Amino acid sequence: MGRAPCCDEIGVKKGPWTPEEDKLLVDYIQKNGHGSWRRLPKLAGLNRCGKSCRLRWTNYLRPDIKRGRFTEEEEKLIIHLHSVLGNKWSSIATRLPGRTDNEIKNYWNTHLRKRLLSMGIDPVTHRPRADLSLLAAGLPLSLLAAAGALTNQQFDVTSALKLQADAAQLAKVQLVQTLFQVLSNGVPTTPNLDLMSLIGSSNSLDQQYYQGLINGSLGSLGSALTTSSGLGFNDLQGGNIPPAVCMDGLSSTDVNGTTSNLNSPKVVPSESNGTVPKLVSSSPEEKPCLPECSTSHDASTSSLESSPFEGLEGLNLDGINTELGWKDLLE
DNA sequence: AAAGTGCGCAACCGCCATCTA
DNA sequence: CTAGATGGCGGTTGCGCACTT
Repeated sequence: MGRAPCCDEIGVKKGPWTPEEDKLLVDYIQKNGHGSWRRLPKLAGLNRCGKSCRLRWTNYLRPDIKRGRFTEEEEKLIIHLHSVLGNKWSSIATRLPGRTDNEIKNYWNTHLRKRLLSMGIDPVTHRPRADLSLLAAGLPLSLLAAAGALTNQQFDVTSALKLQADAAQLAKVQLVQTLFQVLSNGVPTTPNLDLMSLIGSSNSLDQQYYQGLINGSLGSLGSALTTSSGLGFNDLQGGNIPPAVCMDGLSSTDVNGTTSNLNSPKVVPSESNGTVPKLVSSSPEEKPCLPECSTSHDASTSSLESSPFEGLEGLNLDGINTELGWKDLLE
């Protein structure tokens, strides 16, 4: 035979705790310790399940719980630990004295995760998400698959569609801009400045950590493109490259040096002589695009109605002889 | 002023490993 | 040894509040 049932589920109160219930629970535990959570509710005079009591105590009533906003150091630590441990909230919580796993989990889901997404960083892998960026840009899945092959990333439609739900995060699109920057300028020694300005603006994050990730990502992306196309980047600079893509909400500097902040994705027309102006990243001093600005208009309208890749059909891509057939993909 | 929308967070749910009668 | 309870954990839900339209 096993144990007796934990508690009578019938008639046990659920929902928010009242101050009176809190006092009963705190008084009891301070006098007797929690002992068996199973017997605690009856002994403390509470009409609650032991599990509910334990949760209330560990997540809210425990005297050593730290209240208030997470500090910058705590944010850094959470992000770093999450990159190592994943969603092991209890393990992360043991390294943040006074914080509960529930609190850290909530803070991650409501703040940190969104912040990483807004920076174009996958909060699961902690690496820049090229595939997500392409999805956000409204690319066809075939091209997405090609991009996945180029970057040696596994691609599957199910996860891609799931990711597409996150496409409202504007800054992910920035990696597309980086892609074209790579095509036009070669592997940048300095990553996408828009992205860097976002990172720079996020004083609560370990900037060097993400700069390193981005550098590594862009380097491998550039290598993949070079290897796959059989061309050096200098070849790509001959003019047969896509026009500058100005993403929603990103500031862009045109050939005349005029900086504009665009509200919708646009393709800057190529110059009539066939040469294409190089992409110019916005000034790092430019105000970063906060998550709020990216969600003010969702990706379905910002990227799908007017894909930044519109107009690419007319480009001369013959010089790029890739196994993947970029021209076909774009068509 | 009222309705709609989004966000933050406390609490619940369900699963799993461990414990125990 | 085994069935079933317990404790712990991660994922999810739903309420209340603030802000926007």
